[in-house]
Amino acid sequence: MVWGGVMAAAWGYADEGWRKGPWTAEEDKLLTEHVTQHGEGRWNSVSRLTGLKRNGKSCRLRWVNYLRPDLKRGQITPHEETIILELHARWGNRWSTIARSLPGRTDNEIKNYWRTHFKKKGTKAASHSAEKAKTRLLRRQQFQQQQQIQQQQQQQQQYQQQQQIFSQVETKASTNGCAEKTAPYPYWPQQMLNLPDSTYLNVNSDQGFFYAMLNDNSNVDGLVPEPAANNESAALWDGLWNLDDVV
DNA sequence: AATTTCTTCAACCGCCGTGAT
DNA sequence: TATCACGGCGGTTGAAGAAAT
Repeated sequence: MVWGGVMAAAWGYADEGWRKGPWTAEEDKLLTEHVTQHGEGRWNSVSRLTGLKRNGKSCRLRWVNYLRPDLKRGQITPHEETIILELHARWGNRWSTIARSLPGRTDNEIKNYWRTHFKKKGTKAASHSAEKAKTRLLRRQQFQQQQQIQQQQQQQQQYQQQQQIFSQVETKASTNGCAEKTAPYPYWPQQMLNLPDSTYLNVNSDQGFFYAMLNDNSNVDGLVPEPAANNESAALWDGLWNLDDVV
């Protein structure tokens, strides 16, 4: 490879002959073609198959942080910043976890952003922002708990009412000799019963609420079975999101 | 205009968890 | 069970450009 020789002269090779330093357009092209053909993974075989003088780790990092087609370029938006603050308050320096809630952003990007905009300053402002985020998080958790309790109470009532109706129907049915097939969890709202399990479970997964919120193609209402469905609750919810003057 | 300082971010390093043998 | 290879993660570094002096 011609470029390899040129680059060797320019950058030199580190241990085991692996090239280090900034990637060239040629290297990017080779790696992109490789991933397009073979998919992600098996990074250690990339050098053998493409002739790249990069180790597996370097290839993976370059792809994940720079070449992936779904990466979002440009500055972190205020909305994204809010989410970073919220999630950092919750997860700490678990950048990859935080990144899963920000589609198109990498853990490296978020880590850098945090360091340059918050941690590095080490000022009152930085800790103040973090504190505010924590407070918002706690308030939302309380709000969710209240909603859950209310929901459970309502469901309990519905269930009791249904039981009364069922018992009446069954009494009649048994007298007529026919049996009705019922839902496995009669106290579940119909919305939930209609959702696939994977969708519903996703609410609590790493790539859950915030991912859905930011992903225009996803159905947030479907993923988050509360506030959005109710105008009054939605207003409260929005209020919590915009609650910047706390602490 | 030249130099210094600051900011940003791509890339590297070392550690750890996991799966295969 | 022990060992090894690999992938992923978080911390850190250093080059390059911007801003300040």
